Amino acid sequence: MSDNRDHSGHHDHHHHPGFSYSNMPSSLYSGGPPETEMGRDLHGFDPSYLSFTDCLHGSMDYGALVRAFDLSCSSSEVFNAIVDGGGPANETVESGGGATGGTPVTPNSSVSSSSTEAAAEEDSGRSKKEQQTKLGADQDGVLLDKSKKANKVPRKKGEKRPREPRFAFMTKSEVDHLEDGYRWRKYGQKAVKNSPYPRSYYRCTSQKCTVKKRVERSYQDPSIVITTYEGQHTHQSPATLRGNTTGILGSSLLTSPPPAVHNFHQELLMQVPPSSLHGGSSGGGDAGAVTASMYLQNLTTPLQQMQFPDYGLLQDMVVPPSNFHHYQHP
DNA sequence: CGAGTTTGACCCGCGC
DNA sequence: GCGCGGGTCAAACTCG
Repeated sequence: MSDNRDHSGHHDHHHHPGFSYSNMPSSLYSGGPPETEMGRDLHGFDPSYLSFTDCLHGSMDYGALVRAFDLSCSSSEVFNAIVDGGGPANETVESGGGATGGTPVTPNSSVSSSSTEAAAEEDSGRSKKEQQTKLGADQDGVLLDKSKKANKVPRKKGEKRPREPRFAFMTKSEVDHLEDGYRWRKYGQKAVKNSPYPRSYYRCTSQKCTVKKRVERSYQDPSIVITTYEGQHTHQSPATLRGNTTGILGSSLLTSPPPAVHNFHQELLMQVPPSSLHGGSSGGGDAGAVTASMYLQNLTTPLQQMQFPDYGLLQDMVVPPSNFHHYQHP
């Protein structure tokens, strides 16, 4: 973690004109300091908003989501959900990390939003990252050449790993690692440029499950945790298994689970990708929609049962800020 | 003792 | 070509 070190050491100052959370689509913060928006959004949620879990529960489709978001839109919530369509993947569809939905269920979280990450950044980092991941996954994760620590399997040049769908959302929480019903193993931590808060990397502990997630705190608003899921779970969450097999993460989490889960209410705000986003690159507006819905579905259902059409279509889907759903617990 | 965390080193893509 | 920064690995360590 030399890098991390730098975090503690020469951490760059965070004087940043705008929030430069690289992963976040500019849309998220467009217009003003995120802080403002966030702070504002955090308050005054409309009870009528849908919660993330609600979304998950319901078999939502894109339309539903949109509607839901629209509703909340009016309220001016600020958190956004960003869904990044994975790439081409052909890979098995794993349930989006989102499923873990974990986010939504954080112990102290009060509000959250989701957003797709900007694809740009991801691309760069992703290629190698994914490659490694995939390689590792393919081989049980153990095929690294010990001579060089990081140098694992030599990957072919030009071979680009399909990018996995990503789903990011912000949650207002005091704890960084939100309980989402899945078990995660932390495999790294890095200092985030321009932010005093480090970014933690987690991987699903389930074998064969290559889902990863990054957790970091917004330096603009320390109370906000940004969680980015990458990939889809190939299994159900332990929590889900425990009680409901329907696969709805929300319910299992909310009702049984992880200790912390039951006491907090979480408000998750998701945003649906407007056509504008994906529009940019991949032409099909549907792609974005599909991605989003897919994600949601994944979140709620065991992915094994899901058949996703092609991820390839969904490239980077960025959802403009829009609405937020606020979950009101009984 | 096994599972999970910490953390220094390393890889890699990108921008300059 | 070089440096930066993100991402990952894996040994060492911690904890239950």
